[in-house]
Amino acid sequence: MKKTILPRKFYLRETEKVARELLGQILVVRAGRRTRRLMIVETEAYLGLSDPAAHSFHGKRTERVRAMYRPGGFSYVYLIYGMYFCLNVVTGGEDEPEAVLIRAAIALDRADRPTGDPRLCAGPGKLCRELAITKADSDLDMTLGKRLWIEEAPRPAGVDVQSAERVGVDGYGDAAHWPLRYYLRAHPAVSVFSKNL
DNA sequence: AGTGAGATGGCCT
DNA sequence: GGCCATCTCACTA
Repeated sequence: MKKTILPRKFYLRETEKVARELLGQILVVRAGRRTRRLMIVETEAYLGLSDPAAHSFHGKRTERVRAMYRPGGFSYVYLIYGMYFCLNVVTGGEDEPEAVLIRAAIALDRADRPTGDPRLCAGPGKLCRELAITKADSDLDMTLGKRLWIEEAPRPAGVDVQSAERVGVDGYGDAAHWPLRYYLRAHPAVSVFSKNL
């Protein structure tokens, strides 16, 4: 069965839609001879210019956020709290600095079955630590299938999607309550469960 | 089960 | 100098 790398076109759409549709898709990371496959179970949308919680809010352009201004399908990785990296996939067109944070995933074997500790990649920092994703992996074209890419899931993605407020964005006023976090309901690899689940 | 603090360093003003 | 799109562990109860 042929694996299809999600094409640029997939990412050139409304960010919330991309965030939602990335659930159930397969994140692939290649390091040397080793290729790891993980099913994405949790994402968050960051809406760029109009989103106080986004690094690109009000069109802020610094060296760090440069990758967010690339066309959809590029990676944006940044360091947080001095010790963790977070992986995003840029969405929308060039100079439309929106992105989807990959918050959690579960490792798969060759038959795409879950394997190992389901919580090993339950959180953006843990995910990058486990997969050795660093700043060096920022600003890479994820539609090329070289180091980092996302494949269409062999079966239709799980449809039981829950949305909730984003994590760690208190202090951004209204935006703290926007339901831009998406996750597979009750999946063991999701980082944090909402109080009202 | 829930709360709080510490680790740790680049980025931005 | 202060702020972080985090995580872990210790402590309460």
